[in-house]
Amino acid sequence: MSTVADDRLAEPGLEPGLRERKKQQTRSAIHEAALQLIDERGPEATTVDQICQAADVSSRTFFNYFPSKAAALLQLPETPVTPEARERFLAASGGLVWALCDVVGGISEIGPDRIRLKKLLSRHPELVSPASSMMLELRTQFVALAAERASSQEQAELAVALVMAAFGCTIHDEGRDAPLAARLRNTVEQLHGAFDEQLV
Amino acid sequence: MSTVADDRLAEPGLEPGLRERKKQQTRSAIHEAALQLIDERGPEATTVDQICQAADVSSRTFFNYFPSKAAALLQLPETPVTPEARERFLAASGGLVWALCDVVGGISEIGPDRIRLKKLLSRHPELVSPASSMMLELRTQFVALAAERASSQEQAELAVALVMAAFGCTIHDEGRDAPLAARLRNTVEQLHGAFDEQLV
DNA sequence: TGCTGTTTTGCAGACATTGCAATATTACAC
DNA sequence: GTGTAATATTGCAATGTCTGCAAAACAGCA
Repeated sequence: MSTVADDRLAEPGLEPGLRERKKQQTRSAIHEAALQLIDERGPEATTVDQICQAADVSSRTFFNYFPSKAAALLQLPETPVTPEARERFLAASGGLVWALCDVVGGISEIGPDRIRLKKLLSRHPELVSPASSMMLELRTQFVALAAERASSQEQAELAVALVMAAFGCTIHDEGRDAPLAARLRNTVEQLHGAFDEQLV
Repeated sequence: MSTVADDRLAEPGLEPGLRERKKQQTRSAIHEAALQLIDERGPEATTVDQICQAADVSSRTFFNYFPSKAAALLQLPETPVTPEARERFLAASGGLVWALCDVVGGISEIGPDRIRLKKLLSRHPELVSPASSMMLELRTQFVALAAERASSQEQAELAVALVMAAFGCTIHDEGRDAPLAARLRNTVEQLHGAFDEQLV
């Protein structure tokens, strides 16, 4: 969904051309600037123009790369269900929910500044809502994927709901630098355990 | 949180004065107009100004009553955990999650146009994200309430996550005019059942 | 009727976001 | 190298949401 057309040199194992390299560079510059400024001043107090200035791009370019301020900060993939992820999902031996944890967890395996983001989120709770909002937009993709292994649409929805609930928890639980997928699985187990105690 | 100062005549059993009546009237007019117009034209195609014109108020007044377009449409209470709801919650005999379903479900017992809203949501999926977003803002209130009965903060978070997940499902399940609380409980049970099948 | 507190409104302005057209830059063929 | 097509960056104008502020309209009450 990136507005900037994908360079064909991007896909194969070929070394990316100058063009592609510059694009990654720009994208990264914007993201870095957003991360830095929002960290210092908070999300509301940081304007897109300030980020652009720091990243040395025009505000128009900013919106060529990201659809919103929050998107620039979080950098969620527009299409989390890559063909490879799908392969792994379909081939996974465990249960549906289990496999989903891996796919959903995969969105943040990029790992470099995920920790910074985590801290940002706990320092600025106003960001939780936009972040979850963006996750929600991916929901339908996850449901579609889940449906490929579920025995019914209902099941697919339930499984995704479960994992999204776990995601909601991991967003709130402070600390923990374990990979997201692992945390998700852990939380799902806790949710399972919850049924044996509070409910009746 | 309404910007419009609360009239002291609003609380007790006294008949509200003209002032209070007008306020309710205005609020309702705005909500109705939003409901109607957004239903016809869709959320993006409907501007605040159009709603104001239909409700016959200035746009400034609109924002005195509601913090956003979505808020005017959904009319979620700013404080869903009323003293009475809290009483009932603390006194409820069932499990924590169970009791939470009632509280969370309570936010929409106003019932008149909840059905219209439901249809709106399925007709315009773009609304799901804002709606969930607004629910999220209430999350901390629910967690705080849950913590009063939970044996740990963790438990409170898990319980709320479960109910919010159920809420996410009920938003998506078409049809059904049963009260929200009942649907929530139902979905929670389904989630419970899910553990005995897909997981391992 | 006149005083007081509340609500409504208009206005100006900040900020996010989009469409469009001009400009600059890269890739590639000759 | 030069030229051309493709693509990226930018500027500009416009729309729409939302806020602060001060003036005007209005209800409650003496």
